[in-house]
Amino acid sequence: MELKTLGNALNVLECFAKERKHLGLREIARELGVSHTVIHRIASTFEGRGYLRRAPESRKYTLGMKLLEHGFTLQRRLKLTDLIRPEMRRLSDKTGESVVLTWLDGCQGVYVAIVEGNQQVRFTEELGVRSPLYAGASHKTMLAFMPPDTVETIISDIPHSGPNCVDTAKLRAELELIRERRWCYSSGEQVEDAAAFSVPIFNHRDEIAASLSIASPKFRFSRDEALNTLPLLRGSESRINGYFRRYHLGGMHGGIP
Amino acid sequence: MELKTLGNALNVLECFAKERKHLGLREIARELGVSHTVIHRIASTFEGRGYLRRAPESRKYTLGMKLLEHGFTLQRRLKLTDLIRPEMRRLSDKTGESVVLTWLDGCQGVYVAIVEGNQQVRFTEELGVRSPLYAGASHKTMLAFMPPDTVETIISDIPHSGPNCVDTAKLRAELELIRERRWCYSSGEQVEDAAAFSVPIFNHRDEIAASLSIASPKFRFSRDEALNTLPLLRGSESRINGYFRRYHLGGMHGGIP
DNA sequence: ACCACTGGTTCTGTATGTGAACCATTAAAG
DNA sequence: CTTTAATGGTTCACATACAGAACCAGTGGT
Repeated sequence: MELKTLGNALNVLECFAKERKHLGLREIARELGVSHTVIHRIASTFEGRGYLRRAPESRKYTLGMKLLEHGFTLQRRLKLTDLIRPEMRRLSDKTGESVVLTWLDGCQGVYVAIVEGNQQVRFTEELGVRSPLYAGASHKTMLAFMPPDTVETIISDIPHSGPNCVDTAKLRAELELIRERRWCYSSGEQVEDAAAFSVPIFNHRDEIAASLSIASPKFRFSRDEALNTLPLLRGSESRINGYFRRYHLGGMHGGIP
Repeated sequence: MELKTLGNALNVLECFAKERKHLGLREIARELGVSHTVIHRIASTFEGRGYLRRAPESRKYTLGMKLLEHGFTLQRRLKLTDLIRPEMRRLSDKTGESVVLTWLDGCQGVYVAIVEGNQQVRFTEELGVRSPLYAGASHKTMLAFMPPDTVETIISDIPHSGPNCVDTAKLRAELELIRERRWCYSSGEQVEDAAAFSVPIFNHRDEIAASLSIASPKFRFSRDEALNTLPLLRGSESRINGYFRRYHLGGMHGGIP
């Protein structure tokens, strides 16, 4: 981090990223361990620019509209709204299940678009959520196609014990299979009751850029049921891949932070 | 503006809000009239935090995923994804036209959600766009229900001549009509070839908070055709109004900046 | 080889942001 | 009703952390 002031400011912004809607000045200050005066100046600068706003009565701060604006320009730039989401909707309509696009960012996966299925019970997930690459079909699909040395670095960072413990030998074998088949099925891995079926999306330089998944409650999405959707999924995959190539989307895994 | 550094940083961020995707260090510096060193520090801080990223080859900067994340948390908080957008989709499916939700922010209107109709030729608009309140059905509908003195301030700020010139007497009369009928129809006002039909949305304190509109190419959306959709529109209006009341959404016009 | 760019770094003076102590409100607690 | 402990907001002297000129290194074009 280079600029302390800006760093502080971004910390303030990220305080609101969790589930708490409204935060008081001193509340933030306590959390970040700095003087409340600092927060006051940051908050009022943000407020003046529309990045934060105050709740009318409680006088507490909350996220401002300006951030929506930035989010939208980014979505537009990623061709989410006009090309990719419509294609995802078509796939969802044909399969009846939720369709998810997961983007590779650094060495994490981010859910950037979800089109929910029409069934009463369906898979749903919060957009913008980031998680490591070694669990879940959508994430492993991307991991499998990353450069070998990057994969090694990521695998070596996996905790060897505890709740998130992963058998690395098994994982390596699985990644090999994914590379062969160009798809990955997983059940109850990221989300206990869900199953997902994913294919990789590449950018114009043939680097892994994202993954496209069908996600469903696992009771109606066995491995065989998933495989039945493969032709439909491949169709959407190739069209979305086309968009990635044409508009030079994706390709940002780069270095390990 | 209180903090100079943060102000500069936000200026940098907003350089990318326009249509230019990639910007070089000195390019930004020239535009903002500051030393390129300043931009360098800001940009690398942003990059380290995921707010900006570099294009792999050109080494230029572009918006980073972190902004998507903030945008999504905001959308979630505004109940856009889970409640409002589905309701808009139902209305769009029934009418075949595009449906727009415009949010009141300060003394401007912001398009925060659009569900496009299924017709070949249909109204479309960029999300996140801000514009003043005195033109277009969606915006005038909100203006009409703002506190009288605020309305006066806004009207007195309208340019009296030039391309955006507005007849204020006529506008005042129109606002009175909107208050009576609780709807507004306009044709070719904001967008030359489009017509829109809007109703107001209020928050839990009965302050104006947003407007819900049906928007269409004007050749198939005369005033009479618009009025035919009123019952459907009213239905969605009351449900969305319910969400605003229940979740305490909206209500931020507050003072004139 | 040159020039005109680019992004990145270093360094010093001072502008700028910091934080203790301050006030004005509010709301709950005695 | 007073007391207490919160809150957001303000002031001001001090030193830190930022600004900007001059610098380097790399690149692409002529």
